Amino acid sequence: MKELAKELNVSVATVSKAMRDSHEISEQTKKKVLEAAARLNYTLNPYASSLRKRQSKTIALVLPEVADNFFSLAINGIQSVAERKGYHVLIYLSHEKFLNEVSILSECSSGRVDGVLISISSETTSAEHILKLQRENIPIVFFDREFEGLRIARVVTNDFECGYNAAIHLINNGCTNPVFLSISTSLGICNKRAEGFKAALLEMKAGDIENAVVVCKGTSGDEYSQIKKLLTGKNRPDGIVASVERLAMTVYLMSHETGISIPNQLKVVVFSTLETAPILNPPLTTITQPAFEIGKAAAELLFKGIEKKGYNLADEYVELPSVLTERMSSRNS
Amino acid sequence: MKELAKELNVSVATVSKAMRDSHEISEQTKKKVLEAAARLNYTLNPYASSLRKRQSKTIALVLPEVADNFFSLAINGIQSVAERKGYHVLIYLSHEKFLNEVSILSECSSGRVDGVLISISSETTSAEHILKLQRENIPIVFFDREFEGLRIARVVTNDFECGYNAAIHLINNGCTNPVFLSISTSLGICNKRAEGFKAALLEMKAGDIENAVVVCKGTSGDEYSQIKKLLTGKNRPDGIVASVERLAMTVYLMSHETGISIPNQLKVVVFSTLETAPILNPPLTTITQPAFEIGKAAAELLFKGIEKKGYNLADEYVELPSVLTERMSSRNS
DNA sequence: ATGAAAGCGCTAACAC
DNA sequence: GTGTTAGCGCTTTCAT
Repeated sequence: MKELAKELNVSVATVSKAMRDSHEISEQTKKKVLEAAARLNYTLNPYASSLRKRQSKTIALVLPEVADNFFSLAINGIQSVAERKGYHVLIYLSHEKFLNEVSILSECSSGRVDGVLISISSETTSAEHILKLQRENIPIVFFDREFEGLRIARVVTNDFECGYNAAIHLINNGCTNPVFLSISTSLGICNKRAEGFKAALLEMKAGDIENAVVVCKGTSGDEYSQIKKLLTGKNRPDGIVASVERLAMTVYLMSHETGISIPNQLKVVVFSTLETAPILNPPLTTITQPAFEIGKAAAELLFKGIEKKGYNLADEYVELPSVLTERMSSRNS
Repeated sequence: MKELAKELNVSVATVSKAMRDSHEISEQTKKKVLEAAARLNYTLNPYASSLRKRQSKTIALVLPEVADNFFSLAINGIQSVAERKGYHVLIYLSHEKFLNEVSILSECSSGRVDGVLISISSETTSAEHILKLQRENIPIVFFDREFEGLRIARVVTNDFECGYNAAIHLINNGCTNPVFLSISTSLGICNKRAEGFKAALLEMKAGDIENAVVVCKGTSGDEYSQIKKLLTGKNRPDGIVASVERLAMTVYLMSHETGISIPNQLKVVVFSTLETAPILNPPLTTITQPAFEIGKAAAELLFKGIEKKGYNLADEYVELPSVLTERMSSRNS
């Protein structure tokens, strides 16, 4: 910058202002500076600016995993608004581990990012690491997977209702023993879906409420054996609502392997944005979350919190509806 | 930091060194400093460090899109090594647009990142933006989609061979008019796959080499109509090798819609890491790239370039093999 | 083993 | 409309 200033016989302050299109600089000088900068291949050093301005123009995106269509689509939504706002996105993966999440969030302090978008891991049962960040006045928005009971902004879908609808749908299609497949007992999103599911059973006087929710924990290998046990054991369910994409994939693989026929012996519904749902064998009934929109809304909320100082994000709550798309996997034969 | 120094009656220099576990500081003082830092919730300001040390501990990851299983898995591989090395990952999406790619790479200069991992967009036909970055001595590694003819490190798969094998596979399964579905005429990866494909046709004296490669450009809507035209027109192919996941999805959707029977009327092979391939209707034959490993290898190469100064990345070349997994979609009935 | 001081590249307050 | 200057929070010689 010094060089540039010398080259043009102006001060560094002038260059600085011109580079950022300040209105205190004449159009003429601006043009001169910008041209010279382009010629010399000069751009502002972002970290020097960050240090001085005390803002990083960067947000953190914390995901449990990325090999799930929902999160891929959400990244698109988030990225699109970040880009428009001139912000950069740091991506972090917790791999569903609480300890990873803790260390990721600790990296977010000290001004590394101006805000955090997070979908919590299935293991997370304590929120101290999140609250710590909030105490540093870093805006935080939960999307999809929130930590319940906190005064933190969140963008979610109508989980209870969808769980309810899924159960009703299965019952109406002849299931007498439907089961909800969860991945966590602490994840609000799973619990709400499960609650809705159970509420429907109760209302319809159907199924076995005591055993209606099955939690698959651990690695995907564990998941497989747990599901296999469930589907081949006695009192095996004739309907499944899978809380996440991965579980439905496992159910399908197993049905192909064991010869359990979908939908004849087992009907399946899944919470997922899977694009291949209509071309699966059989086509899979999904409850599709508006993933892109959830990401977008969460990012927009976050930027409101970042840009409008004094704006209190804490109680913001956005709920975007998911839709159940009926396909062969849950149809009454 | 000043506060911390005052609190402990040491100098800021001592604190700085202690925080980074320098050997010129006694164990005793280190412990004292670290404890006080933990107590006061103090962490180093990353941007001040970056400014001073002239390194950001951050890399950029530039992807054409994220809604493709290959890239999702690659992110995992990249993230895993970045994390281990204590680096942060900025994620950028070009959405297959050349101009986006140009502006993304321009953001990467001025020390924002210490290195760049990129898979180029299907539109990219000029490499000036990439070379500009290289001239700034920023280490760059291509993964999967390289720009051909540049002296830049790259990690790819055996594309020619796989294109060749795919064609042989279709011919052996009875196809007389197989076609390769490409997304770009400039993408090296597509061209190599197409070249391999054509080489096989030539060798086997099969098909119509002149019309063996069909390029689907533009938005996904355009793609749909182009493919529909191809598959319902005259001289329609009896075999398809799709160069990317998305195209195979489109072919499947269309076959379900138009009643074209796979594999009876049309056999399909796709370059993809799709997890749902075995449970599609019919199960889809894939050429599966080692996506995680490609990401990992690319990141490891990049860090070699970043950490070993004077190390010349330019001519590094890693090729990891893909495997063809035969499933129903290409089987001879 | 510890400290003093210069300065990384930039911005903001203030002077002109 | 432009210039001067102090300093953001840290690291790094170089003294001691």
